[in-house]
Amino acid sequence: MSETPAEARSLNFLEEIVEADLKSGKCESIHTRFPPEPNGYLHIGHAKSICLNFGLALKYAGKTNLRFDDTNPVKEETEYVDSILEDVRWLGFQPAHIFYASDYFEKLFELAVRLIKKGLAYVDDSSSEEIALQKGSPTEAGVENEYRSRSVDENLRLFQEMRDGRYADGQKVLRAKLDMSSPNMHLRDPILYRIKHAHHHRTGDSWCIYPMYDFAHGQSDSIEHITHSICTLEFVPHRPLYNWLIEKLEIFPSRQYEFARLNLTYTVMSKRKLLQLVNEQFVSGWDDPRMPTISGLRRRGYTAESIRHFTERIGVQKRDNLIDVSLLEFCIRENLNKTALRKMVVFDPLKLVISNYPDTVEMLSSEDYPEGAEINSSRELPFSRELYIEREDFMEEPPKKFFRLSPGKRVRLKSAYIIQCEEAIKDASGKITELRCTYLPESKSGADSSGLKVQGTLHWVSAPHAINIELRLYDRLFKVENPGSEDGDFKEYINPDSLQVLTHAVAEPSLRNAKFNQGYQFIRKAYFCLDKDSSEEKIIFNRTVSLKDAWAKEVKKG
RNA sequence: UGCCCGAUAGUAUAAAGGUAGUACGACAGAUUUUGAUUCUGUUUGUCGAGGUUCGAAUCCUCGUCGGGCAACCA
Repeated sequence: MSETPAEARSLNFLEEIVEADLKSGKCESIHTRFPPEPNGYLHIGHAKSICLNFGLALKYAGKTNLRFDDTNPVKEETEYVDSILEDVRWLGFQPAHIFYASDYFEKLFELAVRLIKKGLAYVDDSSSEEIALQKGSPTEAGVENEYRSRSVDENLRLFQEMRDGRYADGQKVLRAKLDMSSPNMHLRDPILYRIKHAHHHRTGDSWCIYPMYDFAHGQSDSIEHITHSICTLEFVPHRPLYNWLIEKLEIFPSRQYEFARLNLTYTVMSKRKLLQLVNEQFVSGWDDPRMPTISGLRRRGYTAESIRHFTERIGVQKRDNLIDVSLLEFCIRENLNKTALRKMVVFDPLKLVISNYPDTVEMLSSEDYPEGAEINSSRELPFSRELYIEREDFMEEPPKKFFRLSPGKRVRLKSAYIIQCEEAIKDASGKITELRCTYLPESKSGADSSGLKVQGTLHWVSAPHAINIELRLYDRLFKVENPGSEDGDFKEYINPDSLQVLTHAVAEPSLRNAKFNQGYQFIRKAYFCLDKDSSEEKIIFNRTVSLKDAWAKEVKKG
């Protein structure tokens, strides 16, 4: 595919920065990084960051590291590290290196010592409450305390003692000596190190002091020679500190750039909230198919390609945004339309008997992909006298434009024959239990000499050959577009009908051999994928996304 | 109300002082053995007021609105 000049000029602001830096010689090649804290599962917002960081490096022949920002031992777990590794790879990216901030604890300690020696950091004995108080407020300057004037030697000794475990949690911290009256709160002598006698998932008990984000992130970037450190907007106020530390430490000058995080309608996108949904069991886990996590989307049937494509389409900017989830749905439909195997599944079966069809079984061929698809294959389907069709595909008194079955009307059974409805059998309560139809032998699919045109085509399953499957139909997790911005607890806005389980669906027999990592389209209904809960005895499918439904819209209009 | 970031159709995103374009959505139609897909068409936009300029979405000023910042979290 060749790009037109117009497209080539349409770069996002990060690409513009990179091109300018490459052109000016500010850097020879670019080096980015994706730096998650392993305190939760990755979500689609992280996918945006991943695609951005890896995408930039791919486009400009650079490198991208995966770095775990594991500086807070009480929140981080190996389970999360493993899931992040899996999700990044699944998305299709190969990190140049995999690092951990904890790899740098010793170096970071040395850097802190360097800062103390320059008289730019001091050990503070104040409690966290006192420090908060002394910090002032956005409109009031902070005040300097007595510890701020400690000598370099005393600071050096005290910091070493902190490391040696001589103090309890909270007793002392190391702070940068900056400006207690700065209008930027982050510059009011930020804490660099705190004492935590906690077990770290990688370094175990060898450390009892841990660097804060501001004294780990930029320094790790610098150690890895990251040229473009791309993060989200909430870190903008940290940038002056990021640069100050690099300057004073005289280390590799990584530069930070910020973009707006992704927000999606009808979901929440913060690890804190997602963790609540998991812990309070509003969902079955991090990989519940309703979750916006990468593992949830994967289980739901989203492909990595569709997610990558989605992140390209939403673009990247510095303004806050709320992306319509219909764009994500468009991306997966677009992808699955090309790759999903077509199958026939009846969600809500209604028996249909073809009275003039012999008591035999006929094998009929049906295409696996739609006409015009790159792949072209077909499968054999058993057809017999007794079938199931969708209950909603029959109406005794049809409204206008109802192209399906009703008494006396004709429809085609997909890949089979044209049938005509003769009679609806009801039980004592008036519920329809069975349809009696006749078929036109000369209307066989592919060899139709009947000359008849019908308006509707229905999917069906041969009753004696049908297999029972469970269908899990997912809907949006929240009832409102932006649950995070509503008043009160976001959990009040959870959609109580976000999961509907159909246990009596029937499917064509080929679905007994359904595979994981294969998309299926249950024709006229929706895209599905096999769920991990599936077994030989119980075959379970997750609805990825429904097909667009013009008839449903028509009905809604009334 | 101190500092910082931002504002282009319903939602996103282009236009680098020179025709406001694209995608999704919505709506209408054509094709269709999936009411899917595909195709065609329609719809709606530069936050406001000044200024600079032959010319402003773009530059300047003042507003307005939205978001972020006062964790020993990242």
